[in-house]
Amino acid sequence: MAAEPKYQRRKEDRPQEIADAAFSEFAEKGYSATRIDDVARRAGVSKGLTYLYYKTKEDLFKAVVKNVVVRRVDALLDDVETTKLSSEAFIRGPLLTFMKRVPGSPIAIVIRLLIAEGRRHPDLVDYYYDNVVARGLGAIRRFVERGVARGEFKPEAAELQPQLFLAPMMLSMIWRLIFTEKPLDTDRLMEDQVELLLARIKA
Amino acid sequence: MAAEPKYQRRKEDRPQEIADAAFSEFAEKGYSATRIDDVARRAGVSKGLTYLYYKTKEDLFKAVVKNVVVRRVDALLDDVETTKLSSEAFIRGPLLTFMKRVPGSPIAIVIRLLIAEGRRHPDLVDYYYDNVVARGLGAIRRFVERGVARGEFKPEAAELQPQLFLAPMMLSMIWRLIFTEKPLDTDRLMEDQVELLLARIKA
DNA sequence: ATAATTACTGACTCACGAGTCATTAAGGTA
DNA sequence: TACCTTAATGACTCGTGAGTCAGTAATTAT
Repeated sequence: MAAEPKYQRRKEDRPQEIADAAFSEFAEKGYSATRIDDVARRAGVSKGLTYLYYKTKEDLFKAVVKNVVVRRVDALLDDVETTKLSSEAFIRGPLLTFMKRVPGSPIAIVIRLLIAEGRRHPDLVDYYYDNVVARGLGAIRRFVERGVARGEFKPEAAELQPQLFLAPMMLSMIWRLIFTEKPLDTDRLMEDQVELLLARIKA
Repeated sequence: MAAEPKYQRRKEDRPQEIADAAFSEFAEKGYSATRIDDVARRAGVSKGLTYLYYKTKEDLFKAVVKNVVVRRVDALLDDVETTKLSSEAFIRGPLLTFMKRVPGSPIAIVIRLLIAEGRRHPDLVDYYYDNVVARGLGAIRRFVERGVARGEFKPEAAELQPQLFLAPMMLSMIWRLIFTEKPLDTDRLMEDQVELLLARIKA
C-alpha cells in the first residue's frame, strides 16, 4: 500500500496561494461577505492554516491589496516611463494604452474594495494613494512638463490638472464595475479625451 | 401624576423616518457593517418596529436607495431642463452647476453603495440605471442635438459620447469618496472639461 | 369608564463566521 | 528504523447580529 499523503508541506508557497485565493473571493463578494473558510477552500488548505500565515481577516485583506498593487502597478508604470517618443506620440501611444488597460485590470477591483471598505482602513487608503495615485499623477505631470520644456506643448499645459487625463478612465472603471452588461465604448472615450487635450495644449 | 406616554403611535411617519436613519447608517458604514439595531436607535424606535415596516434588511436597503433616487434626481434634472438659454450658456450655467453639486449629494453615497453591493442586487442596479444614468445621459444628448439643430454646434458634436461631459464629475465623486482629506479642485476639473468640449463643438 | 384594536417594545432564538488549539502526519535527520 | 520538528488539520468556542414574538400600552370605538 502506497502511503498516499493527505497533503504536502509547502510553507514557501502557501502565503501567496492564500493571498491569490483571497483576492478572488474579495473581488467576487467584497470584504464582509467573504468567509475565511471559502478562501481556505479555494486555496486548497484548511481554515486553520490561513490563520498561521495571516493573523486576522483584516491582515489578510491588507496583504491582498498591497500584493496586487506592488505586483501590477510597477509593470504598468515602467512600461510608460521607458520611452524615447515625442510627447505627443507618447500620449497617443503608451499612455493611452496604459489607460485602456486599467479598467479591466486588478487595479479596478482594488478600487472597488477601497470605495467599499476604505473608510475602515485609512492606512490602506494612504498606501494606495502613495503607491498608485500619486505616482500615476506624478508621471503624467512630468511628461507634460517635459513637453513644455521641449517646446512641444504650450506653457499653459503645465497648469492643467493631470486628473483631466484620467477622468474618462475613472468613469470607464466605475461603469464596468456597476453596469457590467450595459455597453459603453470605453476605449473611444479615452481616445476622445486625449484628442481634446492635445488640441488644447499642442504648441 | 401625568401619564407621560412612553411613545407615540405615528404609523404614517415611521417608514420614512426609518428609511432616513438607515440611509445615514448605510452611508457611514456600508451595508454589511450596518446593524438594524443601530438604524432603529437612530430613528428613535425599537428594532422590532423596523421589521414591521421592512421585512428584511435587504428590503430596507432597496427601499432606501430608491427613496434617495426618486427624492433627489427629479429636483436636479428639472432644474436643468427648464431653461431658455443658448446651448453654450446652458452648458456653462445650469449643466455645470448641476455637475458640481453631484459629488457632494446623496447620489454620490448611492453610487458608493452600488459599487460595493451592486452585484448582489442587480435589480437595484437596473433601477438606478433607468432612473438616473439613462435620464442624465439622455438629457445631455438632447441638449447637444438641440444645439446642432440651432446651428450653435458643429454637426459632429452629436457624435460625442455624453459620458465625456460627466467623466470629471465621476472622478471627483470617487476622489471624494476615497480620499476625503486629499485636496482636489473638483470644480475646476469640471469647468476645464466644459471648456475643452465647447472649444471642440462650437460652430 | 370599559373594551377592542394595533403600533410598538425588548428579550429571546438561532445561524453564522472569526478566531483557537489540541491533534495529526509530512518530511527531514541520525 | 525510530525520532523530531513543525506544517497542516478540523472540531471547537464564542461573540454578534438578523429575525421573531409574546406582551404592553397608546389610541379609538362603544
